[in-house]
Amino acid sequence: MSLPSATGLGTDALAGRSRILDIAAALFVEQGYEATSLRQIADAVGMKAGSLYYHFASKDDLLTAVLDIGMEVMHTAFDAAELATVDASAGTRIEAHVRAHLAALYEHGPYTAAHVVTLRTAPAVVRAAVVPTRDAYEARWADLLASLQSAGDLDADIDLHVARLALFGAMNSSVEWFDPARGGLDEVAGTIAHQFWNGVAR
Amino acid sequence: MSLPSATGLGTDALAGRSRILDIAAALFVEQGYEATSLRQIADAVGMKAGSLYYHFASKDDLLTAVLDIGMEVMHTAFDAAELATVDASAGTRIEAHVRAHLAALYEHGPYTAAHVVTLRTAPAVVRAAVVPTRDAYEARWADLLASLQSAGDLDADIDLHVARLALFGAMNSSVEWFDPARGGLDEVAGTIAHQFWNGVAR
DNA sequence: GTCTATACCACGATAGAC
DNA sequence: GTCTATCGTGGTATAGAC
Repeated sequence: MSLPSATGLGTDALAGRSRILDIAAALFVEQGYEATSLRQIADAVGMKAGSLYYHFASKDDLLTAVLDIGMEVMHTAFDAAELATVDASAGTRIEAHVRAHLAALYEHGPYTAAHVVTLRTAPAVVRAAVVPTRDAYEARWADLLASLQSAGDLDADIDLHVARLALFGAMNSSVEWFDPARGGLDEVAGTIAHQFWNGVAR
Repeated sequence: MSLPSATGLGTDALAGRSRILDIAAALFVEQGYEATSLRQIADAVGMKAGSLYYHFASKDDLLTAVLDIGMEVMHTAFDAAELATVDASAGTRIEAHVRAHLAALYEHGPYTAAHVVTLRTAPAVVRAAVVPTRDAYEARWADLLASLQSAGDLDADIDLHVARLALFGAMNSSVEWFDPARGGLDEVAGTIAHQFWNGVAR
């Protein structure tokens, strides 16, 4: 199972629809969905605004396509982390999943980052299309943490719901301060995972 | 030093400028800045769009005013937490500050939440006006953590920059999932503080 | 599959009456 | 301090030529 075509290299790299998606996702992340106009996207792609409608039925539809790809990337990353750590210790599994989540945010284009940044205030139609997949992803994390807790590896007194959302907040907030171009993703992942698992107290 | 007039009860509650600020802040949080129109704000306030310009020079100016109030609330909350825990243990101080930050997010209207939600993609003029105050607030946290680290209360191996940003991410993300109307702020603050300080491992 | 041209609308903002 | 009325701009979206 390969990555969505928009993020991979097709018959010729960055052509047509894929190229539009790449650029739109990047602009949505930078400026937000509402603040990004179709004219601006078309400009960056190198075409006229009207031509976008050959590929997408509406601006909302374009955002939905971007977010769908983002969610597919997240699920794929989770799969891989799960497979790679079937027999590992609880701490190792957590670290692998944190690393996978962060890698998904940055290593397959701005699709997943767009998800983090735009979903909350996205138009209702878009939310309705994307939220179920998002919930499924969150449920996988919830299950992971619950299994660690019932195995006795995770503090029994912890409110798993809040703990998970706080971890998500920590990881996802990195889109505001982490610059993938400057590198250091591994260190960030290590710090966040360690902090979540062991805390910062001496 | 009292809270900004917009959040307190003036000579008559929720009048004029304060009322506009309250409602605008709430709509900005719900829908985002760009997606919220002046007509919509005016509607909710009970006046016509043009009348808003008696109180604010522009939409950007209105957002700036909202965010300024939000930052003032944050600084005030930090002051109070600092005063209340001068001689306390490191863990207690952290918990007090986490609690204060979260309380600031929810107990003085949507001003601070608006900050979290809109600042990143706000127009350049707005950012230029607000970012310095935001940076000052972040610097106070950085100083707090650095002092705990040099006192030996906080793990010397931790990257304080990433740790602080991850904590901010955890706290601020609560605007996406915590409903102040349903209560439970204290528990959430406790969980996030505990998690930051001690981790979730058993 | 991309173009030009344009319809139609909502936006932020202004002017002047009251 | 709020109203009505309106201006100019830029937005999404459509139609039809190429």
